[in-house]
Amino acid sequence: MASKAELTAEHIIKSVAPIFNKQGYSGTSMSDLTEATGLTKGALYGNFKNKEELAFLAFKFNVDRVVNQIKIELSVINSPIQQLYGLTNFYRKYRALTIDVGGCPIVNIGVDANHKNPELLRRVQEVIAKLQYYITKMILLGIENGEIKKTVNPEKYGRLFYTVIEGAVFMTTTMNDESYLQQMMDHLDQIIVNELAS
Amino acid sequence: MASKAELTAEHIIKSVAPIFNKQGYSGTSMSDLTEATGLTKGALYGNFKNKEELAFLAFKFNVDRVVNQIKIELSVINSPIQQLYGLTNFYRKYRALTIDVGGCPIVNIGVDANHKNPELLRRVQEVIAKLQYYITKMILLGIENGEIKKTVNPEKYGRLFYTVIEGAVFMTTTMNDESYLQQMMDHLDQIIVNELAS
DNA sequence: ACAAAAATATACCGATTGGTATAAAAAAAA
DNA sequence: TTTTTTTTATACCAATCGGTATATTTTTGT
Repeated sequence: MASKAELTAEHIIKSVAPIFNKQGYSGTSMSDLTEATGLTKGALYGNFKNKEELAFLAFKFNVDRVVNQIKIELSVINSPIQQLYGLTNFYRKYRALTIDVGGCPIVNIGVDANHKNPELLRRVQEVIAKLQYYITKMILLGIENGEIKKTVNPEKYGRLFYTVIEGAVFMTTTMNDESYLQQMMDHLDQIIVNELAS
Repeated sequence: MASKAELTAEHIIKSVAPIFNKQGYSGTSMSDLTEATGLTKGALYGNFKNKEELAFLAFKFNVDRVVNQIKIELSVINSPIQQLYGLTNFYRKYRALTIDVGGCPIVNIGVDANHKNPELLRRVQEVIAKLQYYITKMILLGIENGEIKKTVNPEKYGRLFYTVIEGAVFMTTTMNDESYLQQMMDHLDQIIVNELAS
């Protein structure tokens, strides 16, 4: 069974993750974290090296949560082109999924880490690259099984899709208006129909 | 002529603007600002109420700089549809225009102010609404003078354009890769050709 | 050039920052 | 159950935080 220490470490990261996501690294103090966890600094520093490690693991936690949910929802879909629709459907619900934890970790930490934390920024870049490639691969598989036109450039549309998604996420969060996400996912669905589907 | 005080106030805001834009509100200390301006805290607090006012005016300065440049470039174009192309051309050069001052103030402060500074967030929302309406109006004028199809929904495409732009700005900045902006502006040009132009 | 006013520098304030040493408490091993 | 180890709480550290009172300097109006 999991040791007591492992459980507290999990508890800490879970409690701390939304704080870093909302307030950023500089905007989060160790006292914010002791308050959120109900523990003292002794416990925090006993389980983790420093504030930076906590922020790093908090980002990982927030991202894993979102990415796992994508994978769960898409894993039950066989057809690549239907997976693309599954992706837009996922992001239609993205605000509901992330609002409690302070919004999209990729947008939040991408902006927060830029100019301040190169290591964390690199991690954000890796996550983005992976997600973009995930979309690219769907398109590639769709071409291979004949659902998507051979003339389609998978890399180009992978970038297009992910960029539109991030724009919609930013706009919905910043404007506090769900409809950006809804409308832009409709737009991506249209692209699937008009430009991708064979 | 401008008084000494007015010149110093300008100097302060100009020096301080990139710092807030890069590091955010919490990530910026008054010592960062004295260092950037070459002045002391006495001078800063003699000219401005507090750190918050400085951040607010810094955002305004950064936004005005960008928005004025858009207006300058588009003011020499008469045709609405050509203005749309002018807009995509403007954003093709957006990274070069903003990299020295720490990137796009709308994306940076939009994320930074969310969950932390409601007043500043409201100001960001106002700027976004204004820019989006600016695009919407171009499309509207294009419909009126026959350049754009009557069936086009100006509001819908105004939102689409601005959302795609913000997504491209975020991706280019976060991935440190110009090509996102270039490719997405190509995509918008295609939309103008295929969906807007009559 | 001089006096009045405005602007800037210096020195300081209490509060909070991230982090640590150590003692107390709790869990694990015996 | 006792001992050992691990984990958490307390108390503290120097440094820095945003902000202010006041002295000094600089600008402005005469």
